Amino acid sequence: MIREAQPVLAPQRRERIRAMIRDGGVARVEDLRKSLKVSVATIRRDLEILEEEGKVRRVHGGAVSTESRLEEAVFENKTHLSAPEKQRIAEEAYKLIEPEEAIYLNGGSTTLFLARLLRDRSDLTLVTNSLQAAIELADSGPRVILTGGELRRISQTMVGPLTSAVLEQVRVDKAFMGTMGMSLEHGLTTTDPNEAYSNDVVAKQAGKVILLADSGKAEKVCFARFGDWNGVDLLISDKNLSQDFCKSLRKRGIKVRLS
Amino acid sequence: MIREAQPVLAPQRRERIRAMIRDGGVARVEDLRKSLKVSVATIRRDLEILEEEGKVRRVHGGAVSTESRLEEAVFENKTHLSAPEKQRIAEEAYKLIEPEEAIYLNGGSTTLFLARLLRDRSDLTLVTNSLQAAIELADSGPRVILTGGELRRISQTMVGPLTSAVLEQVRVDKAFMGTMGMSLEHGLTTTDPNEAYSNDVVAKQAGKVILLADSGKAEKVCFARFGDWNGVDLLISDKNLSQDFCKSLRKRGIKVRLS
DNA sequence: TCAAAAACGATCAAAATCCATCGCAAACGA
DNA sequence: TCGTTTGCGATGGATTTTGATCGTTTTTGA
Repeated sequence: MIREAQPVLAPQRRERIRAMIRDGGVARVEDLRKSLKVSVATIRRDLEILEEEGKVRRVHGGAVSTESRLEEAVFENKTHLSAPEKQRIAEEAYKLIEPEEAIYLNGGSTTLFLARLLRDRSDLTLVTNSLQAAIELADSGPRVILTGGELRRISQTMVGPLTSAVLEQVRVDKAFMGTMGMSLEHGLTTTDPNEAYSNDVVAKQAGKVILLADSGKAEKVCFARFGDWNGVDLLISDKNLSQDFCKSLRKRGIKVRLS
Repeated sequence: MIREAQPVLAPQRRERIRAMIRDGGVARVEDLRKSLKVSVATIRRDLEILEEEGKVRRVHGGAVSTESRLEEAVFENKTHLSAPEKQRIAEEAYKLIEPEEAIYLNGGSTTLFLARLLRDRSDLTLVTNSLQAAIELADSGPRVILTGGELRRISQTMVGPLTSAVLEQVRVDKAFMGTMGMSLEHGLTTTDPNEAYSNDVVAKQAGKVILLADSGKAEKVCFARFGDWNGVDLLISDKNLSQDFCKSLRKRGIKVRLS
């Protein structure tokens, strides 16, 4: 057997596999073998492990991302995880929207619920980087303005530097922002730096920033930080949010509303 | 480099079938077979599975969508008007795309056919103002960059001044442009000035401008003019295009290809 | 209504893919 | 140094998927 000068460590290799599947939505065993230069047996073993970890789902001939539409069951589950809470949060947020306003929604399932509530509000202007939200309102509803930018498949949002080109030219009254994690110590975080960047730009432009996050997000920390608690005017969450968390926020001057 | 026709993973193929049926409303087995390049037996088996999952409803000769949307009644009629011609035009256009290129697609049914052909081309970068094209490629395929801008419901495209903010920051090798009307005298026209504006910006930035228009568009004139015959490098149309029209264009130095 | 054409479903064989098992080599600790 | 562990590749049989064939059913058009 010929060894590479720099043998790739197994976890490294698995991470690459995961990334390839996430980016492409799917990957074939044969393609992975060629691009990683290991035997198919190794690829299969890796896929087996990744599947156990829930990172991918194997299918005959390769594997598909658990977060793409190809794997609808899982994706829907994620959307409907604590769906009632998210629905109530969205309804609470909806009450804050006044006639003729311009609002912003970022990606995420909570904001998607809010988008669905806007179908009859043709008086509003909606700015969003969420492809899903745009699709929901493709037929009727507010005037929709998309931010543009690179499509991030995993979240179905438009992210990156290009988004700011559009965002800098509009101003919204209220920005409703979902987040992956919110922590008293580490602030607001999401998984992707590009996503974080886009959120950042919006938070600066918006009249008011309203955070929508179910209690499951509390004290979660992800990779990329965005915004700042100081920039947040109001958090809407559910009743399961811990008292301590609420208090600390209120002490910092952030209003908290539990639905 | 010649790209070998790589076998597509089964879930991927089923998702494509589902998408085609969803936004076509219906699809014939024969069409699916041609477009996916598998046997009819496989198509039937896939339809059987999709029917069990409730995603489509089978009928003699093909399948129909279960999730019918209001808007599609209008939009899809147009998509399937002279669909075979558009399909062939798209296939012809596809041949022009070289590895690693950055291309642009605007809205319209012909360009949507082209978008569908790109699902295995993860080497490309696609810039588009078409929401439909983005949806088609939301799971896998090229890197997708959306232009942003105001959503024009009737065409499901992003249009207006905001688009230029993104477009000015990218440059594409080839722009494939659909149009509503093309006339020797009045040039290229579409129904909406905002749409025309976006097309204009792209045509200026693109390395080559390739016009995709079936013969039904010839000598049609709409409200808003965009671009210019001088900016067009190549027109791809179908065999029903009149000889006179071809000749006149060629005399002007525009290549014409009939599929 | 009837016959031709098209589409369908069942079946089977070929091909692709998967899985279990084995042996080898390197890394590690005693 | 030696035995153990871990990761990898290879082999062969099992499994899955696919495409082709053929008789049956449905649609079409006179």
